[in-house]
Amino acid sequence: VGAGLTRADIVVAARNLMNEHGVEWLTMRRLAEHLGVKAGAIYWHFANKDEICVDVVDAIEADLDWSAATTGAPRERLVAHIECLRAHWQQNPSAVALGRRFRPTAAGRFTEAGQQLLIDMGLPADEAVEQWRALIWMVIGFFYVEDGVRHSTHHHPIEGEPGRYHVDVDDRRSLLDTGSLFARVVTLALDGLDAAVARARAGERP
Amino acid sequence: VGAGLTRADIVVAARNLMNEHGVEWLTMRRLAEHLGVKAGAIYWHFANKDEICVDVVDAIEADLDWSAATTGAPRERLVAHIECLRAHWQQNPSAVALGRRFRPTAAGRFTEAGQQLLIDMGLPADEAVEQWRALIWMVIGFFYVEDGVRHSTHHHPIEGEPGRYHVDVDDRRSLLDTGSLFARVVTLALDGLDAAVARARAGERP
DNA sequence: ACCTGAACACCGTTCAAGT
DNA sequence: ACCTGAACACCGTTCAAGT
Repeated sequence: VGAGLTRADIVVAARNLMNEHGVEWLTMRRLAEHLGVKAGAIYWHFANKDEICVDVVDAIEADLDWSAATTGAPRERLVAHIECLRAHWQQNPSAVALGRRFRPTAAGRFTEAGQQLLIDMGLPADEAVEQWRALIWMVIGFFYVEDGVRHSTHHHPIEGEPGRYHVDVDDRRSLLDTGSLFARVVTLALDGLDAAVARARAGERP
Repeated sequence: VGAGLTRADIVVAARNLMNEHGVEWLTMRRLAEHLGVKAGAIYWHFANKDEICVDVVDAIEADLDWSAATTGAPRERLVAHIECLRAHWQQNPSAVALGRRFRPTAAGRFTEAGQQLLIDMGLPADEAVEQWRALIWMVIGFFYVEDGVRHSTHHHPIEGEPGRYHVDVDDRRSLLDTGSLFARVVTLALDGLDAAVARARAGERP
């Protein structure tokens, strides 16, 4: 009876289920059950599970919108640019674990816009490419650590306060606020970029 | 018959096999086979696989040595401190993937020494704790991204040149050198820290 | 063309039974 | 006390067979 299932159906279901229950939760059989079909049926549309994950990563990436980051000084626009990425990954939690395997670093027009912002800040074009790479590795790396914390036995989420954790380590308990920590990381990086801009303006080659 | 196998034997074997073949390669049956035993036997010594991984992480962490980072100006010592961590994780590749699940952030005496270096640079003690956290999240995050790159289909390692990759993305090929990229990230972060120190000296509260 | 049913080779884990 | 053998409930994947 046929044609009830499309590639798009499978990708949409996989994306939603992963965002809701986590990447590890989703198996071929669960995905199939959700689609009202047997696991083998999916293999007529996709060669394997990885191929589905690649399409999910593509779909999530296509939804990334950074149009908010178009006003203010270059440094403020860059901060807004980065915060768009953070907001996007918070809305698509599975993108972190998925991207780690299938697209470890950002690319495409988001990267081009980011590099342009670094040029606007005063970096020469070739250095802007390198500094962007360093910046985005920091930011994406932060997301990976945050994702690890989410599954850690040492970190206990505080109910009602997303992004805040009690941390138990070496018999001491401390508090972790990933939101303010992220702001601190961005400040460190951008202050470092300001220094690089100052060096570039002074005509040095670091 | 009996007492041929100890917890230490299992942990040593697991650590070596993971460093050699990767974390995902190691299964209970392969571990057992390497120990000349059946998979069920391991469960007399450990409750489950995770418990072995925790011990492996502990064992690797115990080998971390940062005694090289004791000379020079505070900033140079901090750079050396961080590079000890990178060298250590390059010698124990499985620690990256393992630590991500079982110890996402650094702790213990390595952290205390790092915080002291920030105080030596001129930060007040409470801010040193926070800035250290930001710094270590950047550094560990970098390792996670690097580990993802190692398994990515877009990144092709250049033979004979560890840490260097050809990157294929959007029909363009570029070059990636994780060593120099790491140096750039550290420079960005430490320049940012210098700015924080300058603000602290000026008596501001950021 | 599209899907089912049943299998295959793997997992981690359990546990009676052996010694 | 320590280990084996055999099973259990799961994986991803394949593929003849159905319609």
